[in-house]
Amino acid sequence: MKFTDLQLSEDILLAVEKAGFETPSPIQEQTIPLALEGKDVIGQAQTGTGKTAAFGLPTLNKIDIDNQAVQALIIAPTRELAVQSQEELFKFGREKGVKVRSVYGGSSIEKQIKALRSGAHIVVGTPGRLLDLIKRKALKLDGVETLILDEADEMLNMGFLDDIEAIIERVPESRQTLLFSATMPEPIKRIGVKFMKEPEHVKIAAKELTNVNVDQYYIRVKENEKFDTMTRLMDVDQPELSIVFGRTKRRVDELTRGLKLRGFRAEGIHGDLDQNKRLRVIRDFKNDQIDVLVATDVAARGLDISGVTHVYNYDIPQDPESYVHRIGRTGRAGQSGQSITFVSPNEMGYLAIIEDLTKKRMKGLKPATAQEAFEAKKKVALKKIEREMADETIRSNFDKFKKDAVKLAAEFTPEELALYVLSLTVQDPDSLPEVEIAREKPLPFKFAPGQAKGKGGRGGRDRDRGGRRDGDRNRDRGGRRGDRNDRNRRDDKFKRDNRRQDNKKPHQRTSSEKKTGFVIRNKGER
DNA sequence: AAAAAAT
Repeated sequence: MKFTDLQLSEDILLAVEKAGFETPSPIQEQTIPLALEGKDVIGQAQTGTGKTAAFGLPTLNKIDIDNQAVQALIIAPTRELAVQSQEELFKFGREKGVKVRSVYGGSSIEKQIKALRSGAHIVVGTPGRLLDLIKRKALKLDGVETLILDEADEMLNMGFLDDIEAIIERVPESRQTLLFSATMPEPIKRIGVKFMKEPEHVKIAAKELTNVNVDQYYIRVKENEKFDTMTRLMDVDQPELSIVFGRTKRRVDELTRGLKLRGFRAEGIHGDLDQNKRLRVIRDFKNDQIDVLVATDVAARGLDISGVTHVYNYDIPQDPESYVHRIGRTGRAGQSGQSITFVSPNEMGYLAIIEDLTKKRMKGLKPATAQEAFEAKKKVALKKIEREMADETIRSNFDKFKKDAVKLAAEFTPEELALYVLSLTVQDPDSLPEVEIAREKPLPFKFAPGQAKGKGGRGGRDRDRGGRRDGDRNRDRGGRRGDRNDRNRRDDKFKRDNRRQDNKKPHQRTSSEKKTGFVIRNKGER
């Protein structure tokens, strides 16, 4: 079966071909003919299997270019998803000349009204803004022939249902209605059917709800050890791109800050951020300016970002459908991916509920040790060093790391490790290896198990000691990770550091510095 | 219970 076997018009097929698509996925193969016939369809298929094209292609096919009315309306649960679907439909409809507009809150309504006035065959939007535009008479839906609920179960959930009903009232009864999602709980489906006429339910591979390309793991870990456990695992995994999901907006802020302090190129996204920031973060993540996206469930559904190799559920989702969608951000379009869900002992019940829905067992994983995280970073550090200066003797310096030092080093970035080991080779052994670490602020309280247990404080007292907290495994640092975009910066750092060491008087080591071999200074301190 | 969604 090829796309050309489906009864799509030439201009649509040309766009499909240009996008590099040849063979339709099962959901596309089964729902496109039904939708083209004008049938109402409930389409359920795993994440990342091309549902947008499944409803988008037949919808584009139906559009009459010479008719200036809005002929199709797509409703989405988040603003980013509305933007993404608009982009995808535009791509498939450009040959034909279909005008696709997205409308959503948090950005200028005037601009959106202007765009609608300039012509809109298809509108993709979020509920609140759609209703606002309808009220202002800037959006007329009496010409709509196709109504689509993307992430339909979410749109029909309480919290959205009233708005959805109000919007649907404005759409002619004669319309075609399409509902698509990876999950479709039976009670929600029954609500959806009320808005449809003799719907066909297409459900792909009923046995597996989750995408088979995602390897699913869980780690049982106490709340106060979660953060270290996750960062160590990330060091070992070395994800290309990853998404870390947190339970609340506040939590996402804290996690983002913590990850940045550990040197990850991370940014957070949640509903309290202004829309420009939200869109910028997604764009930067897609453009490899960010390696770790930290998110609430605002990013759980629909977002299609290639290169996401790992999804970390820092907080286990309490809603099992949310789990299915979250881990569906990886393993898309035939790529493989991994998901790791952190479960504290009192949350094991949620794990069972999730497995009950997915009919799939997650594999238990042991937390990575500091030694394993260290070894992983050592490899990266060595690669960097060998690239900077081909000095093999540096390798042996890593063997001098004692147990305490390994524990600390496990929290270093590879750049910092490389810098440190390099400094060992240019100094005589008794003088101080100088590593400047741009430490700015302490880690958020919650990620400080030392303090949680009542051992030692952070902040004020530590600063009074001159900011050296080498014995504290919760040191925090700035610095960056990843060698995609910061090569130049790193080179500068090496130069700067070596230069600084030349005219530097030796520092008197404290006992903990002697024990670990590390000296860490606050930013700007000498 | 949280998050999302209009201002």
